[in-house]
Amino acid sequence: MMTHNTTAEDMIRHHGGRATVGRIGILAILLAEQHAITHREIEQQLSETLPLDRVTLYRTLEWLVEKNLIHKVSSGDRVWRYHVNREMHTHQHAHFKCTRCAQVICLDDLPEKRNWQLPTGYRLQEIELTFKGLCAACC
Amino acid sequence: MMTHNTTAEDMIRHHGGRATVGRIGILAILLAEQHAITHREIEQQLSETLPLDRVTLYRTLEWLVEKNLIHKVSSGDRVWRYHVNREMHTHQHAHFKCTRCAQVICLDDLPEKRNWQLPTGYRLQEIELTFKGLCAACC
DNA sequence: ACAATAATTGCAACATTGTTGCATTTGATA
DNA sequence: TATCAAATGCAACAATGTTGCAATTATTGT
Repeated sequence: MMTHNTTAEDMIRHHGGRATVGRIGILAILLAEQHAITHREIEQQLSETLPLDRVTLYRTLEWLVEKNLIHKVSSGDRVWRYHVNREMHTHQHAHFKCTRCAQVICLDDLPEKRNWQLPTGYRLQEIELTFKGLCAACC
Repeated sequence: MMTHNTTAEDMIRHHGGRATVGRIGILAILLAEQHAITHREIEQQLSETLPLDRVTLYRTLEWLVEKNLIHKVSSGDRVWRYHVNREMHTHQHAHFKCTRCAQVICLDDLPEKRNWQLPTGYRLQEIELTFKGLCAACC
């Protein structure tokens, strides 16, 4: 956790933001996490050590996304999940969501854009691909 | 619209449900629609001709999805969109969402399931694929 | 170390989307 | 046409997210 805190602080300073307790704590939680987690889950983890206003959490997550330090995943249940941008996440990738435990993990690749034919006049910007099923623990 | 109303009524009766004014009206709206539309958009169309309680609309849409007469699309903005199940929609398919006007359309295919390697122990049930970009009107 | 200042935070209030319980109304059927 | 389960409307609630504004805090220059 110590390591994550210092890593988090470094990441934040490198992007010209103030290294506040909240930002560091939130980013550290995401750094420690394997999976994409929800606002709610982050809030629960924070409440144990560093109670923070709901609104501040929303705004901080927004800021971290803007600065490209984390990314948002939309997994079909109207709830955003957040995950640190490690190297593999700088390019687009797919996600897997377990239909039993709702856990989300990041996968490696996306299909080639050029293999997909859109109606004429349409311009493709981004692909969002989510696999759903059972994870190893829930199978 | 006459045609859509009778079609809607037929579809509902074939599935052993009561052909109520609300169900017929809602399904007729969806039959007339090219794109997947939101609860809100349906509500607005209804308000002009057939004011219906918000809750009834939610429950009717749920019922139509259960009966497989329509399907739900989740397009990353926490809002469900609904679209009639025409033949091509009985199997899974992808969607396109315009990032400017938020309109959603249905595309034809999905990538082959077997081309995708999940971590061991994971079981794939469903693929959700959304393309984002600009539609012809917004380009 | 300290004051100044701009960025960040907390609070209260609101907005949107969706759900639940229960009494009332309505469509299908005998 | 009477009956009765199914469908609806209403009120209240829940979850997630947003906005305005005053108070606090991190950084910077001295």
